[in-house]
Amino acid sequence: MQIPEGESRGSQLLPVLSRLGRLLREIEGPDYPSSVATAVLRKLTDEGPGRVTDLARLTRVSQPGMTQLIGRLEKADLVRRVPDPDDRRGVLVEVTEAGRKLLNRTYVHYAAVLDEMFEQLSPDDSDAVIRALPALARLAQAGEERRSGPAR
Amino acid sequence: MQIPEGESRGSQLLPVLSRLGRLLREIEGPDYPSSVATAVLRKLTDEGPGRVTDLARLTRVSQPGMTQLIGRLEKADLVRRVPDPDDRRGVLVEVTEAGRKLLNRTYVHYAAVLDEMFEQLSPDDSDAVIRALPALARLAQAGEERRSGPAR
DNA sequence: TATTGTTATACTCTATAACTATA
DNA sequence: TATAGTTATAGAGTATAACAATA
Repeated sequence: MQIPEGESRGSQLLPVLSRLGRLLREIEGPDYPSSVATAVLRKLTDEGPGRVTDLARLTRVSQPGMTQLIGRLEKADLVRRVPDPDDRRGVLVEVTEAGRKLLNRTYVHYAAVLDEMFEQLSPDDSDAVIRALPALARLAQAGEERRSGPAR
Repeated sequence: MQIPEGESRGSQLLPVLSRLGRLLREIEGPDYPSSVATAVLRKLTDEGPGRVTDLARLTRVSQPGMTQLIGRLEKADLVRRVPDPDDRRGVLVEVTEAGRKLLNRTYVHYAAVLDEMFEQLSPDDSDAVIRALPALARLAQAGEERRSGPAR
């Protein structure tokens, strides 16, 4: 081990978080949308049609990047572009029925994989993870606010 | 919310894990190596020179994919290829001093970002996260073994 | 024959710069 | 002028198929 030995909380969290992240990326097979695409489908499903610019900001990809992603999703019939009646420069992106179904399938698949992993864990470990979820969620929120507050 | 409301442990973990994963990907700026590259640099730093095939298996990328990654890392002077004296088909990849330094800088940067996030958390939440780390590590391990056992 | 690694090729995802149309 | 979105182009990252050299 050549790394500065971890005493700070961040140093302790880092290796575990890295492993979990790598895991998540592995579950993401070619049959399921990328994490950014999933975030877009989720937002459109939960909150209705949205602007390209807003989706780009939400997922922190560039505006052209979002145009391109929407193009791929539209080609796959997962979303649809409709003109924005209030601003003729813009478009509204809305999720299709196929998009909603894929989002659902993705969610079920991921949850099933995670459930399988929990089955390998002792009851104590399972409980410890579940009990920490609210704190972990707030940690994630702190991270999301880290840049969106100061920057932009 | 159109998603099947989560009662299983996997369903509860999924949204939190997704947010943490997205966060990790955001911290990974263009100034730092990708997660696969980081895993390679870490392995070479911790355990000495390694074969392309072993690095590919470790990180679960294809053998050509690893050849290409090593090519990019070598061009950036982060690793170096040396002939394997024991098997003339193979090469040994070893990390350079610049590679070690970058790995260290990456580690420090990530840990610092996570520390910043912890500072936004209440002491109770911080403790809850830290206490859950061993269980989370075992969960990650269960995931890593999920495919490596049965498959391959 | 099997294994190690590479080359050839293609596809996804993402970025920056330059552009068009509307406000 | 500023904003919304697109097009053009380039690069990282990854895969499969075909190949060369060695075991």
